[in-house]
Amino acid sequence: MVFLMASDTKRRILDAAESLMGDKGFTSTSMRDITTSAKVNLASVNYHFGSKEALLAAVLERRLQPINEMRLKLLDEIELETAGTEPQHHKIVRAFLSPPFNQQQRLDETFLRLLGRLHSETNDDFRQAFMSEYELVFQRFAVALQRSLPHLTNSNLPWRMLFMVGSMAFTMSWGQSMMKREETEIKTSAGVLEELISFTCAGLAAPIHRTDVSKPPQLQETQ
Amino acid sequence: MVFLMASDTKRRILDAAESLMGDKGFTSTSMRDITTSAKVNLASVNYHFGSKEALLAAVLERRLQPINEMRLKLLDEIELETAGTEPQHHKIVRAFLSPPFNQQQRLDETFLRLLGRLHSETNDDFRQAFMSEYELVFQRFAVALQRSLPHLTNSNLPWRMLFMVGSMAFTMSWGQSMMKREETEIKTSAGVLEELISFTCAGLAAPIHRTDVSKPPQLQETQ
DNA sequence: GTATAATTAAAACGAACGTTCGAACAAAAA
DNA sequence: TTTTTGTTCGAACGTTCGTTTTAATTATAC
Repeated sequence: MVFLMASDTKRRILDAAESLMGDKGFTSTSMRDITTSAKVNLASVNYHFGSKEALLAAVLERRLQPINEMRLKLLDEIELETAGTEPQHHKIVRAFLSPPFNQQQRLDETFLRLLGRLHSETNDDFRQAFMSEYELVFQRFAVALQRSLPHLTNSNLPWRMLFMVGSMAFTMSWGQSMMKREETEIKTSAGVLEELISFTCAGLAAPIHRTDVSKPPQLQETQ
Repeated sequence: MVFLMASDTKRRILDAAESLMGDKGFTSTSMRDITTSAKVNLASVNYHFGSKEALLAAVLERRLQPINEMRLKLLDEIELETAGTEPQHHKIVRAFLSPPFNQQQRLDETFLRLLGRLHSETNDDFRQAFMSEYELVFQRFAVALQRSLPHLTNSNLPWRMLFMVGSMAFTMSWGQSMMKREETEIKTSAGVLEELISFTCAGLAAPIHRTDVSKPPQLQETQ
C-alpha cells in the first residue's frame, strides 16, 4: 500500500508551474501545460489554488518568502556586528544579492529564470501586489545603504538600487543561456554571484554625478 | 477631399502595437487590441506583416536599427578621436547607453518599456533571433571596453556587460513607474541616463574579484 | 459497517485567440 | 471605359484558453 500524502498534487502543480513559467513565461504557459506536466487533472489547479494568477502568487511566495526572510536576517546580523559603526556596503550588497543564488535545491535554476521574468512580465496590477511584498525589504536595505554610503542622496540612491535589482534580475533570466556559451568561462552560480557583487558594489559607491557639466551630453540626429 | 496616404495603416499598426505591447507585453496583447486601437481592420495586420510575430519584429526593427546604428557611429567617432591611445571607458559606456534614451519622439517612452520587456519576455527562439542582431554591436563594444579596461579578462567582461544591459533594460521598463513616485527626485530621462552611466562605469571598472578569499562566502540554512 | 467531507476525474462551457477567405472598394493603367 | 492592382472589409475558420460543473473516488469520522 503506497502512502499518498494528502495533496502531493499541490506540490506537483507548484513544481511544474514554476518550471514551465520559468521557461516560457506566465501568459505563454497554459493550465493544460502545467497539469499535463504535473500529471494531475486540469481542474485540480482551480480546486487547490483558485485561479491561474493565484497559482503564480503561490509559486512566488513559496520561494520568495524564505529569500526575503534570509535577506532581512543577514541584514540584522550585519547591523548587530557593526553596531555603532557604519557597516561596509559590500556586506549589505551581499546580504541582498546572495539569497536567491543560495538555495540548495536543484530546482533553483528554473526559479531564478521565473524570478527574472517576473520582474518585467507581469501587468501593472500584479506588479503592484508583487512590489508591496518587496517594499519592506527594499526600504530596509535603502536605509542601511544610505548609512553605509553617506555621499549618496535621496535623489540617486533609489535609482542605483533599481540598477542593482536590474542587474540581478537580468542575470537570473539570462544567466543560464550565458553559461552555456563556449566562450563563457565563469560557469557556476557562485562565481557569477561574486562578479555581480563586485559590479554592484562599485556601481553603488560610484561618485555622484555633477549636474554642472560644461558640455551637457546631448545627441541629435536620430535618423 | 482628404489625402489618405498609401498605407498610413502600416504606421498606425506599428504605433499601436508598440504602445500596447509596451504596456501589457507581447503575448498579452491581442491582434484585436492592436487593430482596435489603430482603428484598422483586423485582417490588415496579417496582410501587411504576415503574422503577429513578424509584426513584433517590424516594431523592433523600426526603432532598434537606428539605435544600434547610432551606437556604432558614436563608437567609431570615439575610436577616431582617441586613435593610438586607449579611449576612456566612460565614453564607450555613454555611446552604448545614451542612444535608446535620446530619441526625440514623444512615443519613445512606450518603446523604452517594450524594449525593457523584450529583454526578458520572449521565448528562446525569438530571443535567439533578437540576439543575432544585437551580437555585432555587443561584440564591438566588448573589444573596445577590453582595451579601455585592461584589467578585465575574458572571464568577467561578458558578465559585466550583461549586468550593464540588465540595468539598462530594467530602467527602461521600470523607469516610468519610478519617476511617478513622489519620493523620486530625478524625473527626466536625461537625468536617469547620467545616473545609469555613473553606476555602470564604476561597475565595469570594479577591481576583479580575487578567487582566493580567506573566508569564502557561503550561506547555509535556507529557510 | 455507514455517513461525511475532501479530493480527483471527465467533460463541457463560453470566450478569446491568430489566421484565412472572398467580396467590396479604391486608385492607377490600359 | 474597362482592366488591373493594391488595399480594406466583414465574417468565419479551427484552436486553445481559463474556468465550471457534475459524477466518481478516496480518505476520515462516527
